Amino acid sequence: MSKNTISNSVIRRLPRYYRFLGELQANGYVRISSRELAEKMGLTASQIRQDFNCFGGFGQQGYGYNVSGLRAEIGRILGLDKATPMILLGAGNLGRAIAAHIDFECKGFVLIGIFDSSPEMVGEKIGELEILDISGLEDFCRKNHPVGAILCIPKEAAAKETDKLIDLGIRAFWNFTHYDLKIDHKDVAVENVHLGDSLATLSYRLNSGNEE
Amino acid sequence: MSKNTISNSVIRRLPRYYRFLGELQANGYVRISSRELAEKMGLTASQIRQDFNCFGGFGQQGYGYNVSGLRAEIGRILGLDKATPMILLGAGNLGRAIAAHIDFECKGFVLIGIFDSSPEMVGEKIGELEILDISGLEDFCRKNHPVGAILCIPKEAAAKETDKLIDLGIRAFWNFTHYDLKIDHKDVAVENVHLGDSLATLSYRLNSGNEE
DNA sequence: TAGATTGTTAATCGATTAACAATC
DNA sequence: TAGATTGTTAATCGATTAACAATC
Repeated sequence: MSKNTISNSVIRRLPRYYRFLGELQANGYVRISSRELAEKMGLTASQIRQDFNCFGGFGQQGYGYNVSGLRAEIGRILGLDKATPMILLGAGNLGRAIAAHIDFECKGFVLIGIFDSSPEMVGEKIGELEILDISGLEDFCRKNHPVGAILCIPKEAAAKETDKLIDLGIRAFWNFTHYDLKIDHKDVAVENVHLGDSLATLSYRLNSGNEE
Repeated sequence: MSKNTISNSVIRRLPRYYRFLGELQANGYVRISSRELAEKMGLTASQIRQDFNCFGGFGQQGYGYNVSGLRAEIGRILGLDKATPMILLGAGNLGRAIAAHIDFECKGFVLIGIFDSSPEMVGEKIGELEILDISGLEDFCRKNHPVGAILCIPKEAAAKETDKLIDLGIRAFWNFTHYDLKIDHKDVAVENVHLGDSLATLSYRLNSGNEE
């Protein structure tokens, strides 16, 4: 469908475009040129045009880009026009934070189930959802067909669950475990989020970034 | 100090090396060759050697790298051998999750203060620390000299606080606001964490990654 | 029409990979 | 010493930037 393959660098920039276009739209912008957008985002106009043209021409010569139209296109490319059903494994602080985040700030996803293995949490409510015991995971998946799983559980548990989850139809993992999740199914997507790594790079820049 | 400037790609890989070396060490590895490490990490041996040589030779010809020695070097490069004092702004779920994360999984940092503006939270304890009212921020900073600030507050609050925080000596921001924090002080480091962007790229790969 | 700005091709730059001499 | 593996230079690859013709 898309022209050949899109490079990872481009894919990583798409959500940022989406965000900025959303803000522009909220501020009443109707059109914007690549030059102006570049300035706001700290990119070059060339790069922006190259990026958008990976997916076909969204602009109009002499005019620029229609803000809401372009935003909608990028949303569609990212798959944010769907409501992908997700389950959350692990209802600790991080899990709860992520759950709230999804509800308020992430278009394109619906959290449909929350699981934890600790008995004292089971039955508790997070937003609209009741925390379920992990033992009910299989039944739940067979009935409700979640597509994505958010892993906010310890590494060992994650390693144990992933194969089963794939069998149950999960095709995307959002992994907050601080270990890299390696999955060899070619049609299963994994996004590893390493908060510790992120903080470590900040530490690097804090300590050595300004020595020169 | 460091040889010229280190490219961003290299810096982003350092924490991952650090993590893998930690696991190797835990598994009893004493030495490892670039070839073997490459295999485990899904990189090339060439890249690994290039990366390490940005900082000087840590290996030994014919032998490879000493796991614990190399790990210590990388930790030092990242500044994880220090105990950088941090404050947390915003004690919602995400803030609490991050606070726990730092205590348990992030070497090199100590959380010394937690602030929130909502009166019902003030006084509550998170781990060893009591949540303080945001109005006490200035006094606290003058007394305790935190170096980094973790922003788990709404965008507007973040925009309002950053200048003051810089004046108070903050030199690193770990920003969880879903807006890009732009700071023009050249000696202030910023790491923007965009969970929504991360999820959106997962969505892209889920939806279009496997069409070809 | 004239001006603006895209879409796209060509040039540059930087990062990754390959190769190999140095050396433990 | 012979074998292994680094450190480092050279070659390749990919991504970014520049340029400009197409066109709204």
